[in-house]
Amino acid sequence: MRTAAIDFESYYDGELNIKEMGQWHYLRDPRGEIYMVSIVGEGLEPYCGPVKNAPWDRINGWRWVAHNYSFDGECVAALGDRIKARPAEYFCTANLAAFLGSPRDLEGASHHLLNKEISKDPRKKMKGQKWSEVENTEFACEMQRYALDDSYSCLELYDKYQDKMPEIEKALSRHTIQMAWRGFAVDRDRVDEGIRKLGQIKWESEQKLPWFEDGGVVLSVKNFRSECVKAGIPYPESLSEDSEECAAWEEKYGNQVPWVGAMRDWRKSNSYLVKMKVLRSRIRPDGTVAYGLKYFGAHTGRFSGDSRLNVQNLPREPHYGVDLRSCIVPRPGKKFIICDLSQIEPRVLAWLCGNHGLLDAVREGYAIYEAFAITANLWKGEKGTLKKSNPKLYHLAKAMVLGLGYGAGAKKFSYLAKTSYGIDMDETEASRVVTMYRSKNPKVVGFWRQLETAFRQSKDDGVYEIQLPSWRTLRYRNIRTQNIGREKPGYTAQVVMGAPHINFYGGILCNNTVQATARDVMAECILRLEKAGLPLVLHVHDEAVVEVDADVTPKDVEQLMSVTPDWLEGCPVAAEAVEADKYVK
DNA sequence: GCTACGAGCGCC
DNA sequence: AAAGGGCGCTCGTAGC
Repeated sequence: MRTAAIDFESYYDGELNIKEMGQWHYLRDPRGEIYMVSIVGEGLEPYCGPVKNAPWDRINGWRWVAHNYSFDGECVAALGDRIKARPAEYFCTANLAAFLGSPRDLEGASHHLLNKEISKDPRKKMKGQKWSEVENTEFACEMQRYALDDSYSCLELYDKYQDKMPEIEKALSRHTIQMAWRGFAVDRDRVDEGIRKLGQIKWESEQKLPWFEDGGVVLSVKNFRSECVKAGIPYPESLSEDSEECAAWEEKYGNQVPWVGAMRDWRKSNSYLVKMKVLRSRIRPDGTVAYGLKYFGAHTGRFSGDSRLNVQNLPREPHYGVDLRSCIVPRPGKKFIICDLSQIEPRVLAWLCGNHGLLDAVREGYAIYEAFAITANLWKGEKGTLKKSNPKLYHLAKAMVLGLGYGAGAKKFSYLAKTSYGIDMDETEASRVVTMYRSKNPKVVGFWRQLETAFRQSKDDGVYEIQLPSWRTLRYRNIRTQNIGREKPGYTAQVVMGAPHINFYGGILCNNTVQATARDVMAECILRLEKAGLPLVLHVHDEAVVEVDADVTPKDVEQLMSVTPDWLEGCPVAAEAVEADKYVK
């Protein structure tokens, strides 16, 4: 199959742009225009000019490649009949770049992967300018050269590196683009109701802040502090929810001056409100919303949210009487089945460390936290009874399994135990628990040490690679000892080419390995579900939401997800599904 | 006016 | 020697 690189250029300004409007609405706004397309390909006369004169007939049925195909593919869709050609398949070189550990953007990818400098200046200069304003000028020629150059770089990335991307990753890249285009249906009434309620909370919070009346900025720490000084009371350093100092301050002064609570309510209600407004503004005529999702957004390979509507961090619980998740609903005649991989990370950690005892107990039917309690000699009992018989121990075991596997110390653990698992524990107590965990899990500790030792051997700007059990490798580049953000030097590396250095040690390397492996388990699940004809509307790390006909059951989905990959032989993989007429936690 | 960064907080 | 990790978004502020 022959390959062409395509790159559309479109008008944008401060209001009319993708980030504000989302791709779909941006490309269909009557104020906008797609004024140029550049196309290059082997044996093809390079083209750069208006869409209507492009050699579409020549590249019909070819493979079309673009840097951020989600955008260029949506251009093709938005232009509809005006392009009388379609690709046989498509490929995104931005996703390829991310997979390779390069920056995603074309400038960074060209620099690191092609050793070629390109400039985005011409495009920036086009901000706020219509093509008709610059046509027939010197700058227009520059812009054309720029657009053509982008297509050349894109094609070069494809030619040089596409074979470095395994088929499964290519499929995931395409799937991510497709799924986000498809989007989900939205319950508009619920959105409107939510916007009304949240607006009310926001307004009420404002009324509680004396500096708001004078036109002061609500969340300004400066304003807050000077108001405290005026009132003759001290102020806490941090206003955060989990600051003990702040909690104590609120206990003492909160009734007298309800400012901290009001600021917090304002911040939260406003952020949910913005989210809801974005959601509403992105509803398409058919009642569905497309969203952005970055394939390989994290260096571990996890997907990440994008363009103001991040579907991966919607609040689990209703706040202020508003449930954001429930605004996402199945299309008419369909239902959702929401399925989670059961404790995938701790299971993968146990597998990687060779903790067979723990995995055997899980396979026998113990919950992993029970299994941990058994193997640590903390408990003996029947399957599934720990939570009821000793809830305190159950929660502690859970906190230990989820909190201590990656090297957390006493301070962090006491914080995690309190904020995530409702266990009140001082640092001395936490320190004992940490020591106990490490002594009873020599394999985990050994795994940290092994990774750290190998990592450190690559210092002096070397590269350290962790071969995952799957088809992937984690790469840490330019390993050095230096101090960033601390007094003493630590071992640092880059996880994205040219990006800032990050501190690494055994616990983090272990975490990265586990997270990446769990991602690959999920990756196979995603493609397996689609292959079985169950389309996903979204996925969040270890959770998939499929939109299906009435005859599909949660058990069907569980079965498709509960598959141990060949390369993870011996690790029990399980899943739990529920069906719903809306997105629920 | 734009960009960068920290605080704070949402998720897994 | 000791160190949980991975993200994105909003707002406010500082610096260019």
